[in-house]
Amino acid sequence: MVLRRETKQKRVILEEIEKSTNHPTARDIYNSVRQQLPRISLGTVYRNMDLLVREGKIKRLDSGGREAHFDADLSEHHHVTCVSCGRIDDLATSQELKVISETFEQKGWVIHERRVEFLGVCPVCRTGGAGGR
Amino acid sequence: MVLRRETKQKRVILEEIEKSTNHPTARDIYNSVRQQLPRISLGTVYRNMDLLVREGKIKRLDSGGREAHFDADLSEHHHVTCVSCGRIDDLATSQELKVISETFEQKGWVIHERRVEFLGVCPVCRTGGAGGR
DNA sequence: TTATTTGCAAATACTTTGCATGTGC
DNA sequence: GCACATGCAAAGTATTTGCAAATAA
Repeated sequence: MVLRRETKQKRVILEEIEKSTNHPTARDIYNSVRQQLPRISLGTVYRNMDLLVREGKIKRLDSGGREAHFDADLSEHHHVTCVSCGRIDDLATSQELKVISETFEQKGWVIHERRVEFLGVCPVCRTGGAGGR
Repeated sequence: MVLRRETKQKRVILEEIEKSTNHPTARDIYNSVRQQLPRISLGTVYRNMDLLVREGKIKRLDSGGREAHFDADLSEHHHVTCVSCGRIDDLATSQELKVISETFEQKGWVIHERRVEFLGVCPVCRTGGAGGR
């Protein structure tokens, strides 16, 4: 896998993610792409989602249920996840955390938990440890 | 399911989570508990992990890979996740985010992404929407 | 006693992969 | 033409569940 080809499937998949506003799962994308490409397979969607993540064109969101969600908004921003239905809303990053959660509480959310998570590579992996995801 | 019984399995499982310092997965717990209870099944571990979460005795961590991790430290704190090996380290919450990530970078981590996530219930679910996880 | 919990195995949900065929360059 | 991508189906992981047997209260 060296040269990357521009396939119709990949292009339509990226268009659909960029068009969506609700952090779709792979299956969501599969369902919307199927309207244009009825013979596309779920495997192809997963393969292309993975390629797009590795090319830095979309982000994978791990929190919020068992299914991975994807986001074409690459700007630094965060998320509010509903522990009941899995809904993921966007969250700006510039204000103080407490102020932000109060804003959501005024909108009718009940915030159970605020999470700050950093993703990166630990010293062990960086200096030649085990391989990754 | 109304009355809760105190079983040996459940007690040993909770002890193992409390004893651990590394945010174990269900399988990790299964493996350590098996040293004391060789005939325990993975299903029993999953069932008890779920009970303990619902009783508020442990927390489930969704980020950091496909497997759920668990944490018996109920104090408000956050996590640093290695995208390569899935390792999850603890993170205090009192300082500014940037200061905190600089601290980790001094320890040899390369931080790719800081995430702020709020978990709660959205207005739709709160006023009688769909059921949840 | 008896309703809950267990162990086991089968089922489910999400994701990945092997392989023959198709296709961009 | 040929290496990479696709569609399909099967396999792989993580988790949940049905059920008969075991067990805490």
